[in-house]
Amino acid sequence: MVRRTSLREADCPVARSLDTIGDWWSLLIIRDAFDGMRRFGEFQKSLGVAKGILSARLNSLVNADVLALVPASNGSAYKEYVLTEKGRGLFHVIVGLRQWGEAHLFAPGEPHSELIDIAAGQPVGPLEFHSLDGRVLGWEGTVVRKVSAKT
Amino acid sequence: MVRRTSLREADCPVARSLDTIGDWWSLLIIRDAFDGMRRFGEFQKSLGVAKGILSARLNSLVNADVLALVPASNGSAYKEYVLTEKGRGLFHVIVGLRQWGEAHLFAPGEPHSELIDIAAGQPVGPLEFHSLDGRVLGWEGTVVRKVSAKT
DNA sequence: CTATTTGGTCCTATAATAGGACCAGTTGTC
DNA sequence: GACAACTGGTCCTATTATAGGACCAAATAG
Repeated sequence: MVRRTSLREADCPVARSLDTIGDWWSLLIIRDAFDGMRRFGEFQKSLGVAKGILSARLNSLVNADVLALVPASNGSAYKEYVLTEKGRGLFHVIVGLRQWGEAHLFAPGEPHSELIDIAAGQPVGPLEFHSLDGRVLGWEGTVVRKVSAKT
Repeated sequence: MVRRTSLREADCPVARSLDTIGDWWSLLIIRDAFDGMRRFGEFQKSLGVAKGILSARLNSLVNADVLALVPASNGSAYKEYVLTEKGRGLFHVIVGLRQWGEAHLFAPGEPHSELIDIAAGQPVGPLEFHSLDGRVLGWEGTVVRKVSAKT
């Protein structure tokens, strides 16, 4: 009853997404996974999170098919956590958070990590959102249509 | 000492963003704000969250300059919470979560709320991410360059 | 003026997180 | 192979956050 609210059955895709990866640590783990981290110890060192919590989060993400537990790539007996295709689908979310943070949470000139376009060897451009016919859309150009109520 | 981890000073913009809006309720409040909700009671009814929590979250978001507390638009003595420009900058994050949820968290044919392109009167297209010279970028085409360590 | 709505505060119980002790299996060193 | 160190956890305790609801003052409705 005092169970933490579950949004697993919500009509809104945003709510369901947050139910899966909306806690305090999951998106940071996924960010690190995009940066190439794979081992339990790597995540633990990078995040400084308690091991018990990390263990719970990793299991939860594996359970949600965001991460997969695979044999270590170097042939050792240990396992590694890698992004699944579903997990890699969160790229735009991570990039969105990154660009918002860059734009609003750093003082001018304050150093921060940067996302680099490998082919061009330079920083990336802004995330964009388009209509089906190609116009760039902003928040003003859109509206959410609720799922038809049970009438 | 057992204070919840703060990421306010992190080098990574993703971490700083999550420090501001990465808790269990903030992004849902922001989603509702994009949907046009403005009053305390509207948020409370929509989310079903305890009023004390909602109060704390709203104050925190106002403090972070994501929401602003303004006089009610209908002339009453009540106040309303509206997105600031900084808050509206989270549009891409919300859209990213929405599209990921739509793609991976609903059964085929299962109904869900939809984001509509007003001008075209139809659902929107996918969020895209481009290089500075216009190519569409995916996670494989990018790498994070860490801020130069204190060498 | 009275009743209801609105927008909160405050309290208690439960759940989640932080920090660290502890431990088994794996790997590195000689 | 013996031993030490490393890795990847589990488990315990203390603190913080959340859920749910009682309560209350100001605003509005009738």
